Amino acid sequence: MKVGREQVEANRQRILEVASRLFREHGFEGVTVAEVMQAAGLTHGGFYGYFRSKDDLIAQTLGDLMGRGQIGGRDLAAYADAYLAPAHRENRAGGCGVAALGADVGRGTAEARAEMTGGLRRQVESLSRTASGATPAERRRAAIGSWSAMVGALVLARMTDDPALADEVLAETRAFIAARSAPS
Amino acid sequence: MKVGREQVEANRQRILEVASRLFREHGFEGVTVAEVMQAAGLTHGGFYGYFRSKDDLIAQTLGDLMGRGQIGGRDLAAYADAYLAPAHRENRAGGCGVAALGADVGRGTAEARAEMTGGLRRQVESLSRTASGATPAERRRAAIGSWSAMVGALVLARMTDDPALADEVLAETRAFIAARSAPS
DNA sequence: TGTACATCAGTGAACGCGCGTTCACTGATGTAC
DNA sequence: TGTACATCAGTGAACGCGCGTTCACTGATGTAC
Repeated sequence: MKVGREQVEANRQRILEVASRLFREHGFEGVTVAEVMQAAGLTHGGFYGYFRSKDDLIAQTLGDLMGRGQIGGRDLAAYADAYLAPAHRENRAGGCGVAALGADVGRGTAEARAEMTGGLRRQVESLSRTASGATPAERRRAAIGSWSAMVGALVLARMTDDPALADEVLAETRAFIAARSAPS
Repeated sequence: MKVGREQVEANRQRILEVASRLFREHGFEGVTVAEVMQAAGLTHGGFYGYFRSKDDLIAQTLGDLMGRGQIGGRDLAAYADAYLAPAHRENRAGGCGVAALGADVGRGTAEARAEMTGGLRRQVESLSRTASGATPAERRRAAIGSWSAMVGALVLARMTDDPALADEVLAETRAFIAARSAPS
């Protein structure tokens, strides 16, 4: 049955939203097109009215996910504290798309990599604004190094089956970043 | 046809070796059992004489891969230089298993996560030996923070479709790790 | 404003392919005598 | 040492299932008059 125009746009947004959460939780290959559509309250046949293929959904989901900046006014230290909290380790579906999917995107389509590259550029520029350092180059370096450490720590913490070790990785990386952000 | 005892052990080692390279390059789900066996010079039917399942192969491959330490006598700074070299970014198949597969293992079986946890413990202990710091706790902190930054930088560099940005991430993360924390 | 019709979002069965896994069979190995 | 036989690593066809994708159809929406 046909459906109204604003309903179509709402459906499209809901598909992207649920796909984003499912992909972050289970990975691209751990989620089927039918599961995405069911989670959006639709049947799988309608999928191809919205997207050309599953790869197209992946690319558009990443664009949507990377489009909305994460930092939201916090400075680098406050952002790192939130990013490296145990709550983030446990919240895959609502957490950082780079830590959850970055390695898989590296093996993915050109479109997916392009979306993530744009997101990386914006993230580095955002973090550079409040990173510590006397010159723009120093602040950019602190932003890049801190972002690498955040992403890596979350990957390591989620990989581990020992919660104590996982939380140690998060806490020590947080301190490591803070130590390098002290005024020189 | 039956085959000699040492041939069986050699085949087992070759399966683990080629699986390790294929998994790092294409991910667990991007490699089939038949591809692994073909790369090892065997046919797919013989697979189950060596492993109980594909998941069993994954766990054993990770055990084999994490078992051999990566650092090999270098100090933390020298190891970071090699780890964050562009050559490592391009060499997925022969490179670090954590950066290539860590996020996927986080969603994987208990066996796979246990193997990676053991590898993480050994890596942190190894790096702690040559990390800078006045106390063991400070050295361990430097080891964990540096390792997080290395893994994250490699994930980010490989995710990006812009080689200049990728190499910037590697070089700046290298400098970030090398930077001495300000005296407090 | 009301009515007739064309459009098209959504449905669900079906297709085709690839994958992990199984299995009957083969023939070289290793052993018992 | 040589021979007969049992073992079992490896083969390749086959199975069954799940997945991405297609398609004929339905019926509510939006539009032309």
